[in-house]
Amino acid sequence: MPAKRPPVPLSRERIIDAALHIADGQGLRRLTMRRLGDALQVEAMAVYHHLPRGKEALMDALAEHVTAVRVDPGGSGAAPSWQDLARAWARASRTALLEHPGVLSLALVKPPKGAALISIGEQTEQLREAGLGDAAPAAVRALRAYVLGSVAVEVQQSGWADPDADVVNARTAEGEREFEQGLDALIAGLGG
Amino acid sequence: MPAKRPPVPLSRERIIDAALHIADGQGLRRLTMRRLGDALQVEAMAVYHHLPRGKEALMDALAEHVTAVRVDPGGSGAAPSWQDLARAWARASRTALLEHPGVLSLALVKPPKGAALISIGEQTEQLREAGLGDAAPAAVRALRAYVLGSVAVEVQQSGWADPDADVVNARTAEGEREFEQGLDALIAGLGG
DNA sequence: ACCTGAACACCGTTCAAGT
DNA sequence: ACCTGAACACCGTTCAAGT
Repeated sequence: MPAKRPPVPLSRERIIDAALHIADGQGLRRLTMRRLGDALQVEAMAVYHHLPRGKEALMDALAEHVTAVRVDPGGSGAAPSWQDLARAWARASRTALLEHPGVLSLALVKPPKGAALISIGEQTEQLREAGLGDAAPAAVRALRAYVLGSVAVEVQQSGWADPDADVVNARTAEGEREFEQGLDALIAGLGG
Repeated sequence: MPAKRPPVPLSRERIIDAALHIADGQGLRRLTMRRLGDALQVEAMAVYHHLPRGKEALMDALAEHVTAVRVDPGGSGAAPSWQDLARAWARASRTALLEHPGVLSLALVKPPKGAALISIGEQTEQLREAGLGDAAPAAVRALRAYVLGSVAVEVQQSGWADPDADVVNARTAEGEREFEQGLDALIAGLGG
């Protein structure tokens, strides 16, 4: 028996991973500094050394984590149309959000900051250069609204936040179909 | 000086009103049973008599309050088109949600129950009878997603949930323009 | 620099008791 | 039937102290 495995040092990244795991598994209301400390084999107060603003900072970081997304516009080959780019951003955002339903309510309500804000800026710039021009900011807002709304409805229907969770439904198949369908309609509408 | 004004008896309705006031004014995280009691001139524990499941029931009731909406299909005169009905439902839902940004995160994530569920049923039935037929349920989901997403983005941009709330922006004018525009596009898409 | 332990003010909820 | 008061387990955060 090794007497002491040298404890993996705490880090912002490990903290956020553990927090996501708790929130997804037990709900945001049960994500507590003390429980977070337990999961990391550490006293709750150790977290404050890596997130100085405490729980407020943690919540911000979680929202950022599921909202910051990156899409590669594809350097080689033909430049993609703005329609293709819009589709790629919408899909990437949706999957990122669906991966962590436990913190969805944060992402839906908190104003984007840091990496999330940069992500939106990149998206706007790509769409602008791909042909949308000055219509890009409004298009990004419309796409964001569509993605956020779709994911909200999907998660509601999955019964995720239900205290009497009979079945946490896995009907993501139909959800994706409807998502793609609505996305087509929205992109078509953005063209007019 | 009247020695005792006979205290207005507590009621579910008064509790919910006070809770909305606190949530909108100070944020959901500061809505606490004790503060709620204070606002109602009562001990916190009195609330449990009217909401037996305590804070859980309170949260459910708040979500229900901003999600349950009623639209009169207009008995006299010509029957409205499903397009007009869809517009009316979307507008009514949006205003109900924007009225209480403090509990928006609940409405976005909690599966609809009680009055909220009935509201969705009515909307589906009206759209079905107005000509959408079996396409009504999917249309209602699309409309709900659009409304929820739009309001989420609007509230984010208003800086409502921002701890460093420089200005709680009142740019609802532009928000409404964009909302109506996207709504037109969506309804057009539902027709195809 | 990084983590601990004790402490403080506050929270949700119970339960017996008052009227 | 409706509300209170005391109590319990738990929470976020501080601060001085350890290494």
